[in-house]
Amino acid sequence: MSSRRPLSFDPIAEAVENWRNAGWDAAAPGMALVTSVMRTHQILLAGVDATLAPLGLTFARFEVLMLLDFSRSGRLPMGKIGQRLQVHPASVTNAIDRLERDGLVARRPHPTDGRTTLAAITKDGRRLARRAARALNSGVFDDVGIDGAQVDQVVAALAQLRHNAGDFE
Amino acid sequence: MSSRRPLSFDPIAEAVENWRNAGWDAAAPGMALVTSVMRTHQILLAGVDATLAPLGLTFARFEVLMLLDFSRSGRLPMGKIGQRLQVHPASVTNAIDRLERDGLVARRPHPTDGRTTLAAITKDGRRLARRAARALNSGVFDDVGIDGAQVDQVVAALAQLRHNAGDFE
DNA sequence: ACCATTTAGTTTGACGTTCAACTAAGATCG
DNA sequence: CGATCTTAGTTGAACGTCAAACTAAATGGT
Repeated sequence: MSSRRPLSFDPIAEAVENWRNAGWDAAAPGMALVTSVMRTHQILLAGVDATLAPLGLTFARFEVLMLLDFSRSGRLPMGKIGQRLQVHPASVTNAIDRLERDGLVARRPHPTDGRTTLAAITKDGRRLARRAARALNSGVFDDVGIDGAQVDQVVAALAQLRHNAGDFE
Repeated sequence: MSSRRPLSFDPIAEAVENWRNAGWDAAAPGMALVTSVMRTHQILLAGVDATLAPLGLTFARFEVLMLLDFSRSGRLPMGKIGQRLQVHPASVTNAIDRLERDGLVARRPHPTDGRTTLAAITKDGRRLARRAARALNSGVFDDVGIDGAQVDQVVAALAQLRHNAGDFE
């Protein structure tokens, strides 16, 4: 964002007001939830990416790097990465392209299946992953702007939403 | 997304596990919150955009259209739109470009300030805004996947997060 | 064995978002 | 009045995301 002096009111509360005035009372809470999540996503992503930028990473690439770092062998098929991070195959291709360009990951052929490509984290990749995780922990995750009880409530509620959306189990 | 059979476990719960095993207990809840919001954003946006696609709209453009529809005069300066929706000026330019291309909005010169451009919603724009709002209400907002009490909790917690991030007041 | 189907990745194109650089016009002040 | 901010929008480049089309390789049924 750029020219951001804060608003004098909560724009989402205003939208709820508008929704109720239009007679859409039943939909107002859902609208508020969707809008809140959209805006919170924007805020958190901005913070995360700002922390990661000095390291030459983005959150999307960081997630791939950590996934590979945590995997025992340090290498996973592209498709597996997409499933775990729940993103489109094209997004995985994009992320791996950039990570490979920076020498943090290398593409390897699968030993038995000629269709699949393995993404393998490099030494540099592991080093940067650890540094990035520490930066993110202290810069963002350690204090996310609301107290622990609320954090847990939100995480639990969103887990249920994700579950109902067919994300897992 | 494309090849989506559900995972057999919650990938975010797994990530929390990994974080704790790495000794990053203090950061684990924050990491879970950020990741949950990212993924929920993805799910909700996909649902919203799928509902809006038959109408030729996206959520970004829908928000602009509703903002103009709710404004009494039906027209607002570009900058005002960006402030209210909390997006970058370039995003407003982009959205208005597409809305104007489709005849839903028209750019007007400001009567006294030669720098500012007003975006004015058209008759077609108002018609489509109403149709889109109804579609979204019944298709997404009326049932967002978690019960009303949880919705309110999440909205309240995220309002506090947004407030602490300097979004408003 | 062979042809049809499925699966894995990549490529291309459309959208949205941001930042940086740039143009134009209003506001300030000596 | 003129030189210098400051503000409003636009443009172009970089990223990320997805869908659709396409290639290549494995599977399966007859």
